[in-house]
Amino acid sequence: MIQSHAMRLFTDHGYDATTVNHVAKSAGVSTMTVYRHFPTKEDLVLYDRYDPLIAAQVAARPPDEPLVRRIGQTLVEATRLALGPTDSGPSPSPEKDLLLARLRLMINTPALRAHHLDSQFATQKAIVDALLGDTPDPDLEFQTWVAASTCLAAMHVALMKWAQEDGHPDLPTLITQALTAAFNEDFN
Amino acid sequence: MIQSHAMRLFTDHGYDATTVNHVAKSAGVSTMTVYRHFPTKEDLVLYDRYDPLIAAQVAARPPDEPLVRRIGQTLVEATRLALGPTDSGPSPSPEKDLLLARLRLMINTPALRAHHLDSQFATQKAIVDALLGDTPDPDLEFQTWVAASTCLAAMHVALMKWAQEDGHPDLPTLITQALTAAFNEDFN
DNA sequence: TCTCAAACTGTTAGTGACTACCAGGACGGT
DNA sequence: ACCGTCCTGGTAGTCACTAACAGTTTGAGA
Repeated sequence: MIQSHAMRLFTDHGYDATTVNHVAKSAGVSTMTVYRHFPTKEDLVLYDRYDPLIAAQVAARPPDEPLVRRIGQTLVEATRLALGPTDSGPSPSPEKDLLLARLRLMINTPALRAHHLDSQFATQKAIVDALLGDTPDPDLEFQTWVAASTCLAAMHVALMKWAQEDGHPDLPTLITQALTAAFNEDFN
Repeated sequence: MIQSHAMRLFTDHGYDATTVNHVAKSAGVSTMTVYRHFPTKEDLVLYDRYDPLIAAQVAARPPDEPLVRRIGQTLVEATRLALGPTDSGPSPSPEKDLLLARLRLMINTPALRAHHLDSQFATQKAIVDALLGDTPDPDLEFQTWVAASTCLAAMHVALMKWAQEDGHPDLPTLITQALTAAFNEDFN
């Protein structure tokens, strides 16, 4: 509830112009209560319950695939799962609208952009840990880091284009296109 | 001079534990003067005069190469240029030590990590702008974004490994390895 | 050598994010 | 009725950062 009030104020009056006090008053709670649930102001925008699931999904894919395909396909399927199966007509998916609003705020707010990129970095680490287990092969670890890092970078470009085009070209498709462009490989 | 005082205090006592006031006192100037030269505390660590040059260097490479090679090779050569030609013996290169110190701070300080990733994002935009000029081909623009984004992501992994290994394996070589691992292509 | 404008520096007072620290109120079980 | 636990609110404070004003230094041209 607090988060939805915050998102409304942020999109209406801008992120910087909205203080945490405003959010608290608007939600009818005290400032401290806001901070108890969202440790930083940025978390009011960026908290996403799907992020931690990605690492587990990566580990669940067949281990004989090349790293890039294994990670990339997971990203495509995870967004397909999170956003609903397909972009059929004028479906007013609230998940999609929330994600679009968050991306729009991210794009023009440096602090949010930076924090999001850092949480993407945390996702990288989670993916690497999930894939590596406890094998102490530094060479494989390096390759895994590179694969995770580049795949997420490609997805980020797809996210930005998706937000720019107001969510039209169907996000999983866009991510697939970005991965294909990056690695000259089919991500059907 | 202010920056060197700041780096010393940050590495000695930690980034968060050092206030901008401490830096100012240590450098013998007022707090405001620090802010005049470095708009944010993070800039005391992250300001790098080489970053803006990359975009120009990318545009200067032969335009018939594939995008990834064009950008990737530029990154390798730019770091070779910035850090001195090669890692020959115990050369006490101050550039190298400064970069290492900055990376170490970045890795364990969330705020710095986030800000650096965002400035990397700015570098991406600069590269895309430099390569695209004013051709309004949205498809090519997308591909350019993907190429720039993935190349910089690979470089970032190389930077982290380089800092982790205390700067031993020669940075340009590491970046080349990361690019090769990412794209299955030779970056000799 | 003098002049004047621009650039640099310092002081003060403020905003806003964020953090202790402490104090009540709402429950669920014994 | 009793008690521990969780959620909430208030207060005071730190720190990054900004705005507005005032004094100083510098350097280029007359």
